[in-house]
Amino acid sequence: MASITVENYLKQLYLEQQTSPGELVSMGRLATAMGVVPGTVTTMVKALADSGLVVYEPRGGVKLSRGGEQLALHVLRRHRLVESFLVKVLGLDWSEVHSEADELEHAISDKVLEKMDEYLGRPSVDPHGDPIPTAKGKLTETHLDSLANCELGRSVRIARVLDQEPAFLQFVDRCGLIPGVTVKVDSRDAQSDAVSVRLHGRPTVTLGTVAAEKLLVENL
Amino acid sequence: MASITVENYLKQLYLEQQTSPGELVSMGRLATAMGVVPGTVTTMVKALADSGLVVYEPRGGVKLSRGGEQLALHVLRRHRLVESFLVKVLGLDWSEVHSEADELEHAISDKVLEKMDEYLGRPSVDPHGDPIPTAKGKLTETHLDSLANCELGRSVRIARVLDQEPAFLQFVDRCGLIPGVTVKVDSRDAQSDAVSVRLHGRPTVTLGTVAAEKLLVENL
DNA sequence: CTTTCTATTTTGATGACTCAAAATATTATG
DNA sequence: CATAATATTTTGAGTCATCAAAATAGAAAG
Repeated sequence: MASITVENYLKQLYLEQQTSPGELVSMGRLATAMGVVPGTVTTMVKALADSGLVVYEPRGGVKLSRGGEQLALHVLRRHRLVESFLVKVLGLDWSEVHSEADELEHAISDKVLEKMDEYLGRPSVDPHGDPIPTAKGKLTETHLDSLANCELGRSVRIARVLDQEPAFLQFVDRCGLIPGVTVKVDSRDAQSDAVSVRLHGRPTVTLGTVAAEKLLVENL
Repeated sequence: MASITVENYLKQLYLEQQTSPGELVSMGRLATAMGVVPGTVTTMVKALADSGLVVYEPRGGVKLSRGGEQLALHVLRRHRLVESFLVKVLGLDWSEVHSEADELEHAISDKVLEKMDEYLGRPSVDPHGDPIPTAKGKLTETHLDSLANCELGRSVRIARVLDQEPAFLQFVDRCGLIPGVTVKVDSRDAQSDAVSVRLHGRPTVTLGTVAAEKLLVENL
């Protein structure tokens, strides 16, 4: 059985791989993401490579093996189903469930997970719009535009929020840019780095590009 | 923050103290309960004593300090509320929730626990009839007779099952001696070590004394 | 009382995971 | 290309929880 630490490394490595597909993940990046010093990551990654969970290129970087990816997806499934459960069933605020799920994802058995999945009606995305891997470890990441690059003036629906920081999610909540809501990008200005977003029955919101990039949308 | 291991030692020590109130718990007993060798317990108990969580008498035994007891009760509250939640909300079998709760009890935050408690309607006992400590760490253990010593012929209600082994719980389930059910002890025989229990609309069950002692009852 | 038995404690070691800081490789820069 | 800057790896050490096995204390039995 993979330890909690191993599960966390694999999950994080999976997430890092997502943000730059194809490339190996550098030790430094993984160290920052895991909140440990680089030397620790080198040691750990070598151990993971010995267990066949990752492929390690010294001085090059690391990526998940097929087995490691399956394990990572299983952890991610637990994480995202737990988040959904906490929001939908227990009524926790979506801005606080991420850290809760970080703990629970290592303690939930397959049996309990299956019951939760059933109870929730087998959702395909979690409260942030992140897709939930299937029990068999299949995850379909669909490409989505963001508020920073979608077509101007077109009606789009907020589909996913890429930043799980409570402060950011609370901000998103306050201005109503939550998943499911339909909006239109009024204008963008490269110089002022600003994106102006119009919502139904709510004040128009102006975001910086960095924030706009974190809000993914679907065309309607 | 107490580690998972520390939480487990404190919880187990609490349970051992319950079964022989007043006495110190021996190292050997705690070792057996924890599934480790005695030397490990000595080391661990000394560390717990240094943190002020237990009072340790070398060669005498160990007991919880007030602080250790509060922590133990908090763990026990999590354990028992989780068990209740798994049975009542997720529909798991009561015979399998004990081991699930052993994992989850270390991963549940106060916030989630409070939501679960609310969702369940603030139960006072778990599915096995074990009392649930309050959020403030108060636990009222009421004295109950068992099927091995309650009054003959009197109607009593099964209130608590002291053995959490899946096999025993499944047996209890099969013959219908689950908490809430009203029964009568027909007869006892010291020589054959047998207790005969009559149920409404079910075959009469004959138990050995050891099993009968595990089934606590309330007078009606 | 001595001896014997049993429980407990001590000692030395191990496996995971981590850090600090020195050593080394790689990349970029003048 | 030599040097400076940066990333990575190595080394040595520490913590936590554990075990095996030797040493010791206490209780029971003769």
